[in-house]
Amino acid sequence: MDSSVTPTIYDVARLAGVSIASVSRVLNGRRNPRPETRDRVLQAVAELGFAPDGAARALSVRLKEVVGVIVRRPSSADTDEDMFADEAESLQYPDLINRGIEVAAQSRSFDLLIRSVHFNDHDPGGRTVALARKSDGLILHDRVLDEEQMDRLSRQVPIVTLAGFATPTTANVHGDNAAGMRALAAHLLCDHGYRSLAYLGGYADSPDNIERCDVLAAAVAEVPGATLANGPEWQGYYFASGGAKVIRRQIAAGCPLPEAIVCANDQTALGVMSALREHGIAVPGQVAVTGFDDIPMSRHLRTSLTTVRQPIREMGATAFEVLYSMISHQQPLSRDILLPTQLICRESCGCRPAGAPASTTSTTSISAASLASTTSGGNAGL
Amino acid sequence: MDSSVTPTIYDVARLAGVSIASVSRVLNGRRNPRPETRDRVLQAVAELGFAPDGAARALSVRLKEVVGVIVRRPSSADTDEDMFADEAESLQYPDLINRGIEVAAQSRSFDLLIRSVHFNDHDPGGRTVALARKSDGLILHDRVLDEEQMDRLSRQVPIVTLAGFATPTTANVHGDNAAGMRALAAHLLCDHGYRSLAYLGGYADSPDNIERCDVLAAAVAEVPGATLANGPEWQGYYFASGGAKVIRRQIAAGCPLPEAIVCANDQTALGVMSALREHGIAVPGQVAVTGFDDIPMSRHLRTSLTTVRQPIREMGATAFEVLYSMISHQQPLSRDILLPTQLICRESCGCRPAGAPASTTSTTSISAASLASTTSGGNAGL
DNA sequence: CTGAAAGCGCTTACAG
DNA sequence: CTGAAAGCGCTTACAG
Repeated sequence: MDSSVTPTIYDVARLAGVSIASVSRVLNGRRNPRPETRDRVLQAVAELGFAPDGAARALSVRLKEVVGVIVRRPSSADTDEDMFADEAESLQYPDLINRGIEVAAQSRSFDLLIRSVHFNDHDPGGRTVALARKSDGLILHDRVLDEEQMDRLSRQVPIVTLAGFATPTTANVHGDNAAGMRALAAHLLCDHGYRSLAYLGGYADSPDNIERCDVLAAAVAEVPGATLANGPEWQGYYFASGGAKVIRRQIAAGCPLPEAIVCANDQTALGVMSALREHGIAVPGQVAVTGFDDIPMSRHLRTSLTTVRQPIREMGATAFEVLYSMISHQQPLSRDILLPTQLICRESCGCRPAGAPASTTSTTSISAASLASTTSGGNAGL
Repeated sequence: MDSSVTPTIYDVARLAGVSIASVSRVLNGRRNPRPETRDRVLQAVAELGFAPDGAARALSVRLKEVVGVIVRRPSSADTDEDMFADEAESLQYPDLINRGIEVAAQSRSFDLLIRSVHFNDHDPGGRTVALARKSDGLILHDRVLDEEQMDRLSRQVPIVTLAGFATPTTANVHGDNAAGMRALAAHLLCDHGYRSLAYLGGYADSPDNIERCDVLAAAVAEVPGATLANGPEWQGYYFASGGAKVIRRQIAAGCPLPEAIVCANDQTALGVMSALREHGIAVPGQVAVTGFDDIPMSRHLRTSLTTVRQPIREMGATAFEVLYSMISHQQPLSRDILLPTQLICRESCGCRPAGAPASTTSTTSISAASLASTTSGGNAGL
């Protein structure tokens, strides 16, 4: 009885008076052990409180039952200059995705091994590889590796990304940015009649960000007289602090604000509304603001946020399922999976507080429909 | 050149023309390999894209560089009946703690292996043990295991809890609930002069919940004429949906609401305020509401939330550091670590929207000071 | 400085 | 049905 030391399978075997092979078999339900053998093993296991070591098991069966997840986030250096220092650390969208991954993973008895990298770190190769070698497969939020790194790494371990596009060796899951943004653009341009817009971006190299911006720009270009500001001075990084910073600079520089600010995601919109409020600018009275994602808190903001809902947890769960099929050497159903998005109209775009997604210019709703291919969602605000 | 298969250390050794021991040494910086050996190994490593397998390494060095983290959360069964279905999945407080753990873990090249268990699951033993055997140590949010399970498990792997108290074999890190709640109680009872209060609880078995409730009850008992409702009808589970449910039931039952509702945490307060608003009850006009934690979104709510701030990320980071010292077989500095909390006055308690923490009954501020031992924080609202 | 060998704790053909 | 043995991919005394 060597106490206080973690028992191994040898200890169990000795106590039960059988071989380690038998212990392993009853524990894993292989073959059909004799009832007596079974009982003695189980008894010994209970007595010793034995549980097999994960590393040893993983080495033996070549499966760790671990999925590596890499999240991109700003470091405090990017955010600690203002009140959003903490806010920036609350990754509502990524955390919800991870929850989706976890739910799916649990049903296969996988756990999530999580690591974050700074969004500006363009050499996360080493750390990512290390994470990969502790896992059976990798899910990457956004574009954390460049194409060559992806290619190298994907040769060693299955990879699913949550952004952009599949590569010959990796799969991808993403929300329908195009449809969602088209619906949003139509709502702002046609239903509300806004003509001067701005796009407040996320990470510059993020595929989601690029696509949302491009689709918005295209929609604006179709409307005579409509303009879109989206230069480097409108560059954020998906967090409230980034959005707030842009607005403060615009105001400090004396630049006129557009009628509507389309933000790359909800968290950016939060910062934008906050900065506008600081300066006594009414939302949506003077400037309309919209987000993307529909994270849960968006409906609880002082001015509830109009946004494009993504099926966040489903995206995570789907990513895991695709990864799992790759780990199991099955061909995934598809290597590029698109999930639907939905426009959610609340207050911040100028729709009525309590009401339905009222168009301020309802006569243009036909052209709105012609621009948008996604169904306009109902009002989910408080 | 067997392509598309993950190279092992043998492949590297063969390619470099050295033994696997040499490869291991140059990769781990052991001894002083000859420059030529070193170069050839490094070259082979680069050529093959070799990285050592985590399980094999862990088995050999008896260290996985993984910290297991177990989070308690409601399942959708508890929440999907209302609008907070998603909200409940956004674990702002636990996620922020995990971020703190991660920051500290990265500096030791540990990663976080995360799993959540349903808060009502009183036999998470099996799954927890499995997680433990994939890790070098465990950090448990709240009380997820009973005392016997803790005792058994802590014999196999170091455990740090984030709630309650240290046991003879485990360490604990927690915020100063008592001081925080005393300050809050004094503020409500003395500064604002509220006399009928209610405590809307978290998980019934959560040590934090119990302590907050007890301290509040004691403070109320010291004020003549003050009453506290906190029976089973005021039982939530730390999430918005739980808080909202309680309020709706109270109203449906025709029960009069108290002057102030002290919630077990911020997320509960969010649900409470939302439910009150549904019924046209003004916060803080008709009912004051307070939270606990100061999660980032609390300042962005329609009615910004008065709460007790906990050093959330520091708690996570501290938990890791303590765990790490246990993993390294050093005696931890202390097995029970208390971190300070701070009262943050915003709007929801009845303080003025923009202003300082104005006392509505400023003449009682002396008795407030006598009741509270924590410094009252400034206004951090928008 | 370097290599051959043992060992980390499991699982699983392979015999019996 | 069960046991002895090989093997998973590393690291690290131990010799040389």
